[in-house]
Amino acid sequence: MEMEQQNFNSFPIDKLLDWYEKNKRDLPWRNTKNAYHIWLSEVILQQTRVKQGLPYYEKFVENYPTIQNLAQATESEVLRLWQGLGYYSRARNMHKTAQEIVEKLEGKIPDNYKNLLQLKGIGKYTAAAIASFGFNENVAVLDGNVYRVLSRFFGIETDIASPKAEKEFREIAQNILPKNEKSNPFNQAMMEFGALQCTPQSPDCLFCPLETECKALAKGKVNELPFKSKKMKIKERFFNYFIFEYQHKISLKVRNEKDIWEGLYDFYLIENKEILNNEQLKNIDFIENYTKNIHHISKIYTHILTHQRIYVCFFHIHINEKEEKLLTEKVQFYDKNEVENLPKPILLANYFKEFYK
DNA sequence: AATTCGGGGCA
DNA sequence: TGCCCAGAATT
Repeated sequence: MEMEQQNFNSFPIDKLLDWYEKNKRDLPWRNTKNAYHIWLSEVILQQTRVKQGLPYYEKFVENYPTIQNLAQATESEVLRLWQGLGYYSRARNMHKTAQEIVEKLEGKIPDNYKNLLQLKGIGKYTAAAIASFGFNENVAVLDGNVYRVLSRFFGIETDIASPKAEKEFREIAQNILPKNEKSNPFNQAMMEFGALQCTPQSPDCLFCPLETECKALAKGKVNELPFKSKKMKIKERFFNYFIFEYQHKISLKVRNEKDIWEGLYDFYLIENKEILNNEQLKNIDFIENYTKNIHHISKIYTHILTHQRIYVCFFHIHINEKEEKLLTEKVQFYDKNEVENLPKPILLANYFKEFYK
């Protein structure tokens, strides 16, 4: 156990700020005081790398320059623009919250941490980020980067996956935060430092401005910190998708279940213990009537999510007018342009593009 | 306190 | 492959 007394108040603030001024990336959300744009960037960047999120930020600012524009859009349009970014509840929550702000708060985003935290989709990190970057409130942000930097710098071995770690690290972050006009750039700097210098893999300790004070470096524990327990079990799933086609129209179905991809559209789905073969298809109620019309079966795709491995096969079925009418209870038919413009899981979007190009 | 929510990129 | 990413909501 670490018995040594730690002084969590001694953090070289100015060294970090100097490093930040010299090394920071030029990112669009850093050049604005528009709280809506800052909010948008923070939601996009939740669990998402800057490189992946940047083009989405540009698209959203262009399509919905104001919070009113976002509020007026349909959820389907918002999800379509979000397509491929994942964690779609982020988009649904932000859209809903934008509507609430327009209706109840005259379109004004709350200007402080406490009130921001009340909003759907805005948790502790995002509330702190908007309050700090948008309104210069002296509140520390705590994200994956900050956990890593603090854990290494102070040599803290607490399991960052544990709930008590959040309390511990948040207190430290808030303690070392300068309570003046530097708090905003300090928050930015901590995260940028974690993203560029104190990286998860092979951090650049050789040219680190905090080299002399870093506990992990002194103790040779840089590669072991932060410590994070892992107990993730991956579930395997098997998706059999049926694509009914009638006069160049394709069947889709919106996903309402509390499952992955809520609010997105996919094809008629039969989830099973395995990918179905011809014999099994004949034994499935409803599908058995169509098995003679299957004119193409795709290869089996493997789609990896954080805690699911999904095996997917697409069965194409051409149907006649009568069958189309029967199916309208289960699916809706759209022409290919409409299909393209509806939000879909990226796996299906890619497949559709590939198959119908 | 533990689970669940995507998808991409990197060594 | 395994891990992580400017986390949040739900159970």
